[in-house]
Amino acid sequence: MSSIKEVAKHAGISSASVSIYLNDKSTNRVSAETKIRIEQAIKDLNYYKNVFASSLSTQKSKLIGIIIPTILPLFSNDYTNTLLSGIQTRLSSFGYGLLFFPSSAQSSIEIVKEQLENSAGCDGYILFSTGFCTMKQILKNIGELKKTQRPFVTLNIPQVDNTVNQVLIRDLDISTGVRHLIEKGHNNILLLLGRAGGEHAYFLKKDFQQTMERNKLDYSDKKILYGNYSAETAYSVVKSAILNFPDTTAICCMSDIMASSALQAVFDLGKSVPEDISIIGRNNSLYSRLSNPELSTIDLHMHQAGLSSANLLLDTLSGNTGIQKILLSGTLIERNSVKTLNRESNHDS
Amino acid sequence: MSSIKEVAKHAGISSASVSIYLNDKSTNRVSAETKIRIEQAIKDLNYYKNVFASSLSTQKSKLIGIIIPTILPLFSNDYTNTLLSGIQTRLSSFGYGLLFFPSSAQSSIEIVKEQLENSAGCDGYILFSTGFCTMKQILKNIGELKKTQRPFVTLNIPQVDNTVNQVLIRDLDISTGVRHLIEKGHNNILLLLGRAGGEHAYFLKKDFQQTMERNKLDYSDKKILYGNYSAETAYSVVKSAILNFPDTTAICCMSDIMASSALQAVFDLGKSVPEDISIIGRNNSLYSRLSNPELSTIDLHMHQAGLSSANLLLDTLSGNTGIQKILLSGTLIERNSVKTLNRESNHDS
DNA sequence: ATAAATATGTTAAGCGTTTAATTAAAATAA
DNA sequence: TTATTTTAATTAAACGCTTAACATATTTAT
Repeated sequence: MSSIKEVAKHAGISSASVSIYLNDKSTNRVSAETKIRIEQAIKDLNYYKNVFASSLSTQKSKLIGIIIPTILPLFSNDYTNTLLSGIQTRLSSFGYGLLFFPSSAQSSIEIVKEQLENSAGCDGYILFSTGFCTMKQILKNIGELKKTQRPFVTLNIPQVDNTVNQVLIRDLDISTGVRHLIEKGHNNILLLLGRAGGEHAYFLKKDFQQTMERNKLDYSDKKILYGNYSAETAYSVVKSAILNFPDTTAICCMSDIMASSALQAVFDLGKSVPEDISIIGRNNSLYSRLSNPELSTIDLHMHQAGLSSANLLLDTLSGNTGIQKILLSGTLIERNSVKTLNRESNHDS
Repeated sequence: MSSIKEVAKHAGISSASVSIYLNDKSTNRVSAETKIRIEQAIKDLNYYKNVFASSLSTQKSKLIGIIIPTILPLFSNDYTNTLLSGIQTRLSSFGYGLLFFPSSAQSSIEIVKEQLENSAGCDGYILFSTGFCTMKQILKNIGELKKTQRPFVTLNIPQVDNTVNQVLIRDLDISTGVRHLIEKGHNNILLLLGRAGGEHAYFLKKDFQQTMERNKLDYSDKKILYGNYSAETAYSVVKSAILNFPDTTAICCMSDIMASSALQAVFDLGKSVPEDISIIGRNNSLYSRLSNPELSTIDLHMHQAGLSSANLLLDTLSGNTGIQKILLSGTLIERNSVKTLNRESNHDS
């Protein structure tokens, strides 16, 4: 690895000139001929600028740390990937790179701590929340982020106090799906959530209960299923739930993947969608469009959420010290997996 | 941001001691009481180690640069995400983080160049290939990587010479699907590829042609479709192809997503799968399992490929200077989207 | 009692850039 | 001609951390 000094020596000038040129190729502090000699030297020596030395010197790294408190492999979750995709799109166009730190810890808090430990020097952070996090952990993680004294924004985390930049997709948006089903005449609804214990699941469950009770419909904990975000678990959980609750007319799912699996389970039970049972997904992902029948779903605007969080961070990075909260709402996408029920007959169907 | 010096001062010792302790908490060059004082100081000052200063000093960053020559948003491609997931799993467990550099360029070569420009200091790189790359570009990109003098491995790139560590999934594995269809009695096969122009598509197409001709079956360029890796394009392209070639008995697809779309197109034409038309996908992704009928597909072992590339890099990083080539082959997953045809009757079906 | 070993520190140089301050030569103005 | 400005460079300190080399006090061995 050749350094700027070697480039300078090779070009017969001082390293300061090389640095000045490299940071502004149209500078007039370096003559035209010298520029040519520098370029030649860079080529001859295969010089690449050391990002660490440069970051250390300028106290700016043009790198954003992405903190995702999960013990699962990264890049394997549909939601997260869509968010990341939005984030990267925006940050990249402003010249920022993304940094993912390793962690071997097993708990949300330890993961965040470990990732932060060697991360000072990033220009900012984006903190995700995942189904693993309880509210207590989320708050602790935010506290940890605050300690770094760097700008950060939280993404898809249940709403927290107003001292933190946050982008959130209303957790309550499971209710959009539930309300849609109720409007269509369903009153025997199964709720298929991800992992029990996390704050997300807790919120969604509470919201479901409220929505059901507000509509004077039966609510029972037993009608809340946990599919663990996986197709397999969702499949088997739905299958046995339908056998347990043969009156079920609809399933409201927390993710399109689980909705797709639910659909398979219903089929394999010899029933059809939406004739016998209606299904609604969540996320408007490709899964919902590619299933048969195509799934009605709630578009969570994850890509937009990613863009927004990047924008928010960029804004803060450029000196805006105000705290912002960006709230995105899901929108219902009606397709072919929900049947309109005759209110009178739905107990007999 | 507090520095190690401030921590040292606060603890009443020299920064060397702090550094020594931080890099080995069980060191015996620092007394037990001093360790406690250091910990206290770190807490009091919210100290985090500056990754750049540390990397600069040790000449090791524990960071791997991921180079993906695409102009599309990162994290939006199913293949790539699965590869990344494998890479991250392995690298993280060895304490390595991932670095994604920004780039605003529009061509494969410029993208790689730009990303490398400010990346010196990474311990190593993993270079992806994408549907955008022609062989020429790939070779150029590899040349660019070589110049960095850092260990790197190429992933999913058409086989190159033996001076480069490479992990590849045999490009020819479209033939596994084609052969399967032929064995099942199909001889009127449509090939659905991604993007025209890239090396991947070129290889797959050539291989298809060879396989068809070796089996003495009609081959025509017109039966090669380009779905642009997208569900929408695949759908419309398949729809019109089936109208053009009503004798079609099977479609071999380069990706599960496009296969899923092909399935929809077939349905929407009033035909059914596999009764009228057989479909085979590629990647054994969730899409193939969640479609109805479930898609036969080729498992490309993308996650394993990611793991392997990480292993290979780790191996090189730990001093192994030998060049390795890891070749993974796809394996056929038979599900319910391929029908066995009676060879005599397949022209009349 | 002396020498050797151990325990616990510290000093200072170096990693590769950047940049404020400075210099020197050349060009222009007075 | 001399003073001023412009152009094109250089010098040297700083960024925060690591580490080889050195220092000193305390234990242990002889």
